[in-house]
Formats: sequence, structure tokens, C-alpha cells
Amino acid sequence: MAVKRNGTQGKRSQRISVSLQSVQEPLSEPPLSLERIVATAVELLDAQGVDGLTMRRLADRLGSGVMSLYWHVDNKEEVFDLALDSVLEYRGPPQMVESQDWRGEVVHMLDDWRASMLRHPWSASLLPRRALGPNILGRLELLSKTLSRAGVADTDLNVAIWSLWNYVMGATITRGSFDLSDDDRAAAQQRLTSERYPTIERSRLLLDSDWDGAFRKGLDFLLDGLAPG
Amino acid sequence: MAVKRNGTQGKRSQRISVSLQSVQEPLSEPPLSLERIVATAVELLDAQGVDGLTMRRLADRLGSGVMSLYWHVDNKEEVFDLALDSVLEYRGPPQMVESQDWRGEVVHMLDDWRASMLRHPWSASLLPRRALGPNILGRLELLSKTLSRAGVADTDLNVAIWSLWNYVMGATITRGSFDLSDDDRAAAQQRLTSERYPTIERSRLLLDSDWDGAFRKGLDFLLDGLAPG
DNA sequence: ACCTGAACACCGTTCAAGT
DNA sequence: ACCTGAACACCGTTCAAGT
Repeated sequence: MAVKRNGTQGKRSQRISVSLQSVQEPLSEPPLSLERIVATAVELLDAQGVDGLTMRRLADRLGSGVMSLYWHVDNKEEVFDLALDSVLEYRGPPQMVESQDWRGEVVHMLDDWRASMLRHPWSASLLPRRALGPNILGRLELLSKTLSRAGVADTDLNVAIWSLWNYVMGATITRGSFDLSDDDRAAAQQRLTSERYPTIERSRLLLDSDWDGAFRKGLDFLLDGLAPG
Repeated sequence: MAVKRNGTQGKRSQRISVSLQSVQEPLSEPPLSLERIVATAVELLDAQGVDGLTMRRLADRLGSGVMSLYWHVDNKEEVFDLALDSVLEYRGPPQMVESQDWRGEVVHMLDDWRASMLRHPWSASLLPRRALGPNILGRLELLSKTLSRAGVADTDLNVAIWSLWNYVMGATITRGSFDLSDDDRAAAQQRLTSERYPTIERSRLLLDSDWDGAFRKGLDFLLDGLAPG
């Protein structure tokens, strides 16, 4: 507790100590920009979840005052919209050639979509409540084009797209939330052992499920029906 | 602006006027109870949405102090859990006889599930993030039992249940959020008319979709695959 | 057993102002 | 053009206390 060394901290310290100043802060921040704001928001969301994103905390991480954010952004909602869309960029399948294997392409697109969201567990539950950004629309466009090229009639196209969208969204949201809350699952399983839910207790529905396998199987069945041949 | 009449307001008014005191308040409240709290929370959620539910507003509606709620309830999370589960009670199919038509039963159950959630638009987007209450578990149990009786093998049961769950959840969440935000859809449609999304612009994906029809069709395809015969 | 108000540590955002 | 601090109108919850 050498008191002397305090002097080396310089003119800035006025109270106890700048306890939150972390090491990785480069001490001279790059200027604020929309890109930095969005990237930092994603970091914060990854680390702390939806409730962890706060304009004040965000500004802290960026080394700026809270209100500085509002020059780049209208409000907190917009931060959510931008963070969400930034996480859903699609780089496309390995080779861009006109593939014959439309079904493989569709599966790849939806797998990638799901994987992107599972990498950022806050994103899936957020998406349905937010505006559709350019990356999301881009994915929908590509999916439409592929199905259309595969021979799905125009009259069936919207049904096909929404069925697939619904399925992917549901699977990802559920999967993500089950990963998050081990406590809740344990608690639920407790409640199961009461006599009232024999069937799902026997099948160990809440414990043993093979999420990835279930996702692929259900998707296959949907595709069988939506675009036969 | 007759100043005189102020006197008739009685001893209670100390500032301007008790402007929020609505007419339907019976002036002598029934005592606080978990049931009243949950029912009022549902009212508030229906009226104002997820962000509209506030412990302070809830207490206001109940005619009690904020902190009185905390004797009946641990925290706000629990209010959410209880409100959600209370909205998902299942009354069962019209006749309880051992029907031969398992597929009709399953469709009825999932239709009812979706309808219950659409009646309370906040519920769908809330469900994946919350613990599974008894009503939700009851629905899963009934669904399992029906599929099992229909001949789905034990090894395929979890896949079947989760595929259906995912599909229903996704469909309901998406549908509900699209109903909520006409503005966003209009905005998205604006963006579509830019040259970048020709296919979904042509199919009018965001405008013309027949949600109920798409739901039923996708569900049929899933059931075809999951439980043939 | 049931209810309460004051207080604490937070929020998002407006506003008027600084460079 | 870009950033800021003070202030406002809110939050959920702790605590110590009342009946």
C-alpha cells in the first residue's frame, strides 16, 4: 500500500483511484464512429446479454461521454438494430458457381444462418422484434432466388420461405435459450419427476435432445414437402 | 374554470388533481393476492406490451404501494413467468374420447397453442426466454402422449416434438411481430424497391403473405415426415 | 401475516452549451 | 462537425418499519 507511488498517476486522479480503467485501453482512443459503436455493442451483448447493453456502459467501453453516442445514433433501439444486422452478414457458399445442388445450397444457407445466431445468443431472441436490416433481407432474397430456380412455383414461394424462416427462427431461439439457462432446465426436470408428466419424463425431453440432429431432420421433412423433386 | 368546485374534491387533494384516478376503480380494493397480481399483469401486458409492465404501474393498477407486491412475489421475473404460463392454459379438445384421429388432435393442439399466443402478442417473444411453467409442460406432455399413441417410435419422439415446437414458436413469434410493426414493414418494403432484392420484391413477401395458410401447409409437411401413415 | 415510504443505484434521453 | 455535463423522469429492489 505504498502511498508514494500515487504521484505517478498524474494530475487526473482526484478521488480514490480510477478503478475501472482496464489495461487493454490504449489510453488514446480512436475517434468515435458508427462502426466502433456497433462493434463495441456486439462485444457488450456477447459478454453481458440483452440486458447488459446500456448506453452508459457502451459509452464507458468507448471511452466517451454517454451523450456523444447520440450524435451518431438516434436512440438505443437503433443500436440494437445495427448490432443485430451486423452479426447476420452472409458470405455465401464456398464456390459461387451455378450449382446444380439447390437443396444443398438451401441447407447450407439455413445452417449458416442458424450458426451465426448461435454464435451470438442474444441475436435470435432479438430478431423477431426488430426491423429487417439489409443483411437479413439479403439472406431472404438469396433464399428466394434459390428456391425459385429450383422450380418452386411463384404461388408457393411465400409459403415456402416463411415456413423455412419460421422453422429456423424457432429452432435457433429455443436452442439458444436452453443453452443459457441450465438452472431452469434442472428446475424443470425436477418438476417433471412429479407424477404429472410421465411421457416427457420417460423420453428425457429436456435433457437428452440432439438439437443439431433434430434441426436437420425437421428441415429435411420440410424441404421434402415444400419443393419435391 | 370555476375555482369554487375545488372544495367538493375533499380532503385528499393536495396538489392539482388526482388526474389518474380512473372511473372503474371501485374505491375499495379487494386485498392483494397472487391471482389479482397475475391477472392485472396480463391486462397491463396486453395493453402496453412487454416494456409497459412495470412494478410501479402494476401496483398503481392494483391500488397498492409498489413494495406490497414483493410480499407475494420474489421479483419482476417471477411476474413475467406467472403471467406467461397463465395465458397458456389448455382446455383440451372438444370431446375427450379416445379419438382415432391423432393427426387432427395434434393439429388442434398446435392451432390452439398458436392462437393463445396470438391473443397476447407479448407472450410468444417472451416464452423462449422464460422457465417452462406447468401449463407449457402440460401441453408438451399431451403432445408427446398423442404422438406416441400414434405410433411414433420412442427414439424419434424428441425429434418430432422439438421440430413441431420450433415450427410453432417460430411461426407465432414472426406473425406476432409483423402484426405489431406496420411501420417497420412499410419501411422495409421501401428499401425493397431499391434494386437489390428483386425476387422478394416480386413475390411481395412482406405484404401479401397468407400467414394462416402458410402455417397449416408447413405443419402438414412436417407431420407427413415426422409420423407417416 | 401483510403492507408501506424512503432511499439507493441505476436507466434513456432532452437541453443548452462547449470546441 | 463533433462532443459534453447537468438535469429530468423514470426504473427494480433493499431496508427498516409499521399494523
